[in-house]
Amino acid sequence: MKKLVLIDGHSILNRAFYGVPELSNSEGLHTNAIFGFLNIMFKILEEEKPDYLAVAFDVHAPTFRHEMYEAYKGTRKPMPEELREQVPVMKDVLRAMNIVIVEQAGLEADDILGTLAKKAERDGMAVSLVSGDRDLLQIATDTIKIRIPKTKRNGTEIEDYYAADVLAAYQVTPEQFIDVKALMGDTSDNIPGVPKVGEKTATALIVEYKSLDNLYEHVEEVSKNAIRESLIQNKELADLSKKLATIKIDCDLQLDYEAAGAKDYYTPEAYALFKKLEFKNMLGRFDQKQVNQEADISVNFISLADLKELHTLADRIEKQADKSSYVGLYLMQENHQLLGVAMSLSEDETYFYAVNCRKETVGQLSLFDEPENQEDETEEVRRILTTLSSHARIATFDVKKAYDYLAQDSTERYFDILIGAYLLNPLKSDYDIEAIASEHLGMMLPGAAELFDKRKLSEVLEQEPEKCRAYFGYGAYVACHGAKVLEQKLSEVQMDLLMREIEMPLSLVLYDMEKEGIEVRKEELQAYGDALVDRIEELEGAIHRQAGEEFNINSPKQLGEILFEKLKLPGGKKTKTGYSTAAEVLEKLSEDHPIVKDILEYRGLVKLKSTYAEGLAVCIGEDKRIHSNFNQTITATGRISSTEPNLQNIPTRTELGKQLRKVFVPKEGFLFMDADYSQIELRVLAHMSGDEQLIEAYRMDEDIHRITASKVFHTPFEEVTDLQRRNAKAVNFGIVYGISSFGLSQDLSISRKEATEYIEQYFATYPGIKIFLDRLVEDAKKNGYVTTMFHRRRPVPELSSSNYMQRSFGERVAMNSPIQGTAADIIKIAMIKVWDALRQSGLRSRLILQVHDELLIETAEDEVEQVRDILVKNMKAAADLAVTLEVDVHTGANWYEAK
DNA sequence: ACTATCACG
DNA sequence: ACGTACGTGATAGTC
Repeated sequence: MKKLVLIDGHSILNRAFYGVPELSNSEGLHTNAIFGFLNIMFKILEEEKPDYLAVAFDVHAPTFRHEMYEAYKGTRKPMPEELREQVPVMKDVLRAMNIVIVEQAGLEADDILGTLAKKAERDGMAVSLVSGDRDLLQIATDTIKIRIPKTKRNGTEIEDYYAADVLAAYQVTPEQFIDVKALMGDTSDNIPGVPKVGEKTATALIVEYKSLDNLYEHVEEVSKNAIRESLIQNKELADLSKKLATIKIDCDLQLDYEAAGAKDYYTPEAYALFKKLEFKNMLGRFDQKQVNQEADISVNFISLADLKELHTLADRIEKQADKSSYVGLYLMQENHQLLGVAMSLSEDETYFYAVNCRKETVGQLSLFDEPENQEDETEEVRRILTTLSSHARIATFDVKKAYDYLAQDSTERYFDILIGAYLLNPLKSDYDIEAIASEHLGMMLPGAAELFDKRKLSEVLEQEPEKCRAYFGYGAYVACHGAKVLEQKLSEVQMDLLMREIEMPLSLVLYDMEKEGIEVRKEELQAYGDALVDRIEELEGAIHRQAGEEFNINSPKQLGEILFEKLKLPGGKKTKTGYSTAAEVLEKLSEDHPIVKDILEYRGLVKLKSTYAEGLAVCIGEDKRIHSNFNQTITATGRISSTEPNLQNIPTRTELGKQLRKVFVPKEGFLFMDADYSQIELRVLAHMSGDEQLIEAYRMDEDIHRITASKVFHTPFEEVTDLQRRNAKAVNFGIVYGISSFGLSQDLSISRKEATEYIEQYFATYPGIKIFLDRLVEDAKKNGYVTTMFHRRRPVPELSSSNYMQRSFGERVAMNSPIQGTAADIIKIAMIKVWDALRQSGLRSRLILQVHDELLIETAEDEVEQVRDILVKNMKAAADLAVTLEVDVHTGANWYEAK
């Protein structure tokens, strides 16, 4: 028996929209409904393996049934914009997958589905009708199965209804289902129904009287007075409702079975669309060879046989007169070991050289040279590349990883397409070669994940060197051609200077910081951790005793049950999964039960032990130093981030946590010098807003929070209370975060009304700030993005959301990002200046850490004064603002002392 | 893989 | 009536 699957397009899209959480691609296009639809469709296809497939949509023009109803009353609720924009894209996806879309003016999807299903049944087919709403149940028979997907937490479950299942679930047959619906009505479908008759009554009536017609023939027998009267009075309404509720099964419509026949849905066009939508985990469904229909240029990539050929090539490039174009360079590395070099010239020549690999055995025996020869060859390649890179312009992907092999005299000749792509859109989660090729060059490339299949690079190089040649060759090719495109695009949005003068130079600074690392005293760190153990065990015992049972305190689930169910502490549900046991919640309960204080202390100690004492220990290298990664292409605002380990969140707020900083020490003969900007974000705000009051406040060179308190609360400066100052400080922070009365009230534990008053007072004091923040939001709504002083951009797609929460978030982002981002720009400039100055003056002192508004320099003991000068001068001069940039500098024998 | 929590600016 | 401060990363528990 042939099988037909029919999908109710809008209904499934609608269900997916509400079932799948917020999702959008980096262009800001919402994609959650499409994503959910495809997931449901794939699941059905895999289960059913149908012979035919078609998707039905309503045509947006008003239909007959709409008009009938709209004549009766009102209109339907409009579709949210986030869903509306996905409909045409969904259809594009289906078309790209060669899936038949059935739509016809004047017909609702229900009618199309009903008609096609019944016809197919008559033609002897089994039919599966996939829809999100239950209207379609009236179509069910023994061969027509209605499938209703439910989006659950762990994927999608599908409820199936044949005629018998409808009877079992609703006590009525599919035909009677229509009559039930006519009686009870359906607001979402604009079916009025008979007043006073709900689901229960309607079902009971139809069960008893079998049909609507028969019910009205015996309407006098209906026992309940009110129901009987309503039925009699509203007979016309019942008839109209029945018409509305009846799905047509006799439309003039034919399914083109040939077009609907099962085929390969995974076309190159679909692949391109999936990439655009960023449905990364769906790409695995595509067969790579089929997808890359374009001539695969990688067949023309040339393998270099030996070092001599690499040398010759490098020489030729160096001598080339054309210094305007980039040489694409993509290095194949694994654990800081160089495995291969790919180079691409703008004349479409692409080369690959496998390092430390006996060329005559590539792909066969793959014998590697002896280690000492490897060393030699790596060094030789390094010489070739450093020489090349000191003459030619080099475009690469992730230049920070390539500096080991590049000339480091300047970054002027370099262009990193990773950084370029990040600047053009900092919201993406990752930027790989494939994504850049697709977005900026319109090229579809096989992804690394698909190509290498979780193997280590060295394994792939051994097993399938041609794949490495293709992949890294493409990397070099995309770097070479992408650099030009990205350069142009950056220049169009005035980010060329940001790229050339800030981000590229910074990449070298970060490389250097990573390489330097920071010394950590392993034994002292160990001792710090050990010192925590006794107290942790003591607390653990006390907590279990007070709870009356042993349980895992680290499990929020178990802890919540103990606190709120067993001990019956006030509070209750707060998170999706159960009770919140966050510190914020527990602090409010600390007076209700002594166990709470113990839990809070236990939590704090366990955090210090696991994340810091143990977490840092495993990162200490053989040189006794920790080499964190400083990532330049992660944050939405332009800050850098630190990972493995994160050295930007080492404790400082509590004394015990702060003690940890004592294990971070300078090397012999050096000390630490720590310099931090004083309220850089607030100063940036003063400058960007141009608010005269705030600028003037800073000119007074006094405690800014106190001045603010004095102005806001109309209190003489000397009489400002600590509470007033604390409140003013909170408002200052709130302003930078994109103020909301709710947020401020939470922070200060005050009522929303009070918070609103504070904010109003604040804006009255600093009117320029209100104007500035309003303008930021307004401009962001108009442009779709916000910018920093140095033209860094952040798109704010949330602002066009119809969801209040999303939109409010967008507004706060629009207020915060220019401030946080400008501060980030400024410290980046400072880092470059400081780094350059240290290098130029031939000092041994080194920049080793950045913590957003703070720089840490490992300073030679005899260079202290020079370094202090360099730091202060360059940090202050990093930007020319209407207020001065103040810098606090401290020195010490460890990080604790230097802070 | 996701959630809750908590460390930092 | 709704429910959140902005930006990160690591860990442990749970599914």
